[in-house]
Amino acid sequence: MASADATGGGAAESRPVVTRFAPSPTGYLHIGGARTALFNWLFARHHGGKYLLRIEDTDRARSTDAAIAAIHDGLEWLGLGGDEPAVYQFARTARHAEIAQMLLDSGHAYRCYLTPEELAERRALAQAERRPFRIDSEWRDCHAQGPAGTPFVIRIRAPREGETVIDDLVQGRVAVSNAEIDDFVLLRSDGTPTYMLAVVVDDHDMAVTHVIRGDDHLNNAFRQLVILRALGWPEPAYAHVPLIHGADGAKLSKRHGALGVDAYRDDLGILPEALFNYLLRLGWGHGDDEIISREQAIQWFDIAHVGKSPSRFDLAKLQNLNGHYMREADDGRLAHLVAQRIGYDVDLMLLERAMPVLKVRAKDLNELATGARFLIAPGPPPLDAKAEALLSDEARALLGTIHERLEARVDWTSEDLEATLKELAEELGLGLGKLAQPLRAALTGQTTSPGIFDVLVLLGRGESLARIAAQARTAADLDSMKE
RNA sequence: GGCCCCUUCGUCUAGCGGUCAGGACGUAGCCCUCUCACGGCUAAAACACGGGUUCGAUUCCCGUAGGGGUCACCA
Repeated sequence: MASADATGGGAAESRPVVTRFAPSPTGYLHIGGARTALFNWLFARHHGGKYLLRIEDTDRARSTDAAIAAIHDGLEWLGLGGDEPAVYQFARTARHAEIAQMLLDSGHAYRCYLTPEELAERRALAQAERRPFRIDSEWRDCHAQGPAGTPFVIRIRAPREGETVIDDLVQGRVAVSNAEIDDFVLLRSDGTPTYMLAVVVDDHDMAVTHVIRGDDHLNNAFRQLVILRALGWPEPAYAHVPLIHGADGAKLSKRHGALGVDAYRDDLGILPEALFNYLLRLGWGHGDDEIISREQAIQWFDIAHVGKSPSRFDLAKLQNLNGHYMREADDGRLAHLVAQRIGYDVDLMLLERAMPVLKVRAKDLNELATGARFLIAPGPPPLDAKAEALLSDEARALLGTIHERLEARVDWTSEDLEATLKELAEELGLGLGKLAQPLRAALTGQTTSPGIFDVLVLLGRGESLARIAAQARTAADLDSMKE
């Protein structure tokens, strides 16, 4: 059964690679789901195959159009849209029922008239006696039909002897005794399919060759195999990738903060290429490589190097990566993204011009927007506490001198400004920092900013002079204070 | 609890019988410097534990401990 083929064993090897991402619409694209999608996408791309999408919306209560839209939105943002229009599982219930009937006809399944209440009772009893509960329906070997009109479910007639083995591409060989696999439900009493049936039928009809999904489905794979074998359908190769945990090692949940990729985009100001790279490196590695482009990822990705142990989500590392991608990002694009966050009309051209010196100082779009504030807000900026403290009388007097000197300059280029201020510093016997800091405070309202000459140039002559004047104390001011 | 899976620096990982156990994030220090960043350099930091197998185990096997997953007419 084991195969030397890099794409995995089983009957899958002769068919063209088809993977699929099959989320259930829960309101957003889960960060773990995004990685699963990524792995499926990469695997298909790497092998020149197809990557499909299927929305598991058979749970009507939980599925809303908004939730479905949110998932598509997240996938598109990450560049992980399907190669074909998504399949909606709910639309295929007739097909699912048809297969259930086939299974019934072939004797691989049976009608079970046990009610949910009866089952609950038996479960409770088993619980009380502290023995494992396994459904053992008396209808399994009774070929009679129940009384007409009584509701029934269709259960698989699962083998009880022997064991089932999966050669998982990630987990390796995993064997489970068939005694562990019960006669699970295929078709509910209302005629709708369960997940177990729907997955098998849809994967088959979509010609899926490689099922790459979360570790939490490993146990399901054994059940799905039972159906597959009863049907005599080809078995896909399985790859169960470990889950992503929160920073504390526990399963990722709401209390860990952002769960949906939309939150990383909207709230945390993360770029899609950064999340792509981060998710790729979570659970998968390629030597010492950290910064990996899409193209490179497609070339390098292999299931064999997916780790077997769960990994923890580390926001700091994501942000570091994001900082890297922001520095590489196009200035116009960043200006546009920042303008979007700020929400009101801004000078896009100015923002774009400022971007080279702004973006090296930010690791997400929020910080980028904050850093751009002094440029965007009109007029002299309000002083923060540190800036206020910095602007002593002495410093303000210095600003007066600077203003005087700068006012005489018409050139207003970075080079000229630098020469002028360094000259002044020398004349006064001061370090450049002594001039730059008060200047920075007056110009930006903060004690940190891009290089002071860049700030001066970006703000322009008129605005710069006005801001300096607003904080400067003239010689006359000082004189009047002495009196 | 039954079954299944996992275990290399704090975190993500490289390693696939013999390595000074490598890289990255984070942390600390230094350099660069008008501030903050960027960048560069340096440092501290790991093979969970116990048995085997072997000339030799981080690497292979078995236990222990810890962590995770799963046990629906949910997906």
